[in-house]
Amino acid sequence: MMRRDIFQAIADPTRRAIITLIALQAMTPNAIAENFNTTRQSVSKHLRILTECDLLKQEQQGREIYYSLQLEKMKEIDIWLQQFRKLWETRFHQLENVLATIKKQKK
Amino acid sequence: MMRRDIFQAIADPTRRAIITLIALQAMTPNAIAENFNTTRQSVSKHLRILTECDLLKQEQQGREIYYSLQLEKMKEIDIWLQQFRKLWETRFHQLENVLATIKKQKK
DNA sequence: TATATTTGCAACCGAACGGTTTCTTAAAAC
DNA sequence: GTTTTAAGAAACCGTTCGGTTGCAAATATA
Repeated sequence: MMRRDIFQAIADPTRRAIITLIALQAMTPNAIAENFNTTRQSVSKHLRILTECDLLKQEQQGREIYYSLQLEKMKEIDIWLQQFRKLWETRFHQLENVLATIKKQKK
Repeated sequence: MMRRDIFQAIADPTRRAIITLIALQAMTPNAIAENFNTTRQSVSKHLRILTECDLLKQEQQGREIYYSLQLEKMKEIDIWLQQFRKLWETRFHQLENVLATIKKQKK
């Protein structure tokens, strides 16, 4: 079994598009595949990869399978970004201070 | 020339580690490589990939080259996440409302 | 029951990836 | 001026990736 990682999963543009597509409502593989210029089997592979790293959840309904996004898992990316968000906010406030100082000096 | 993409760039764990490592201060390839169990040349390749998609900036100083993180570029990931952040905040507020309703009924 | 539909799996293919080794260039130190 | 150091480039290797084709299983429809 392949080692799956959320960052590796979102590296592919088709997979990112799938994530966005099903973010609002669950969809079947066939319905999803209709949105892309590729084969159903290729989309099926992407769905497998996304499911393997818990980004997608399957729900069987007769012979159809509905795939939906596991929003919770998306937060993992957000958590990783947190460290940098702190930095760019700090930098933003430093800029604010510089601007405030300049304004004061002009008075 | 290879097509470079920020999402593909952060897919590799070593590259993510490099990003975190130089987030606070610029570093030379040799200094960066000391932190990993791999060759200097391999790190050099990662630096090239990260630089190609504008995540890193080079600054020559004599025969040394300092690499630093382009925080602005990291925001692109944040922007993509925005659409999902909206969704999970909405879901959180819905849960809040449910809890509030339950609390009211208990009175 | 026979046929059609939905889906996943296996095998294969060319391209890209991550790594190592070797070599070159350029600056610094002696 | 010779040697050491910093760094990137090129060639190569095994593995993984994304895609296609063909097939099998299970459910729905006639």
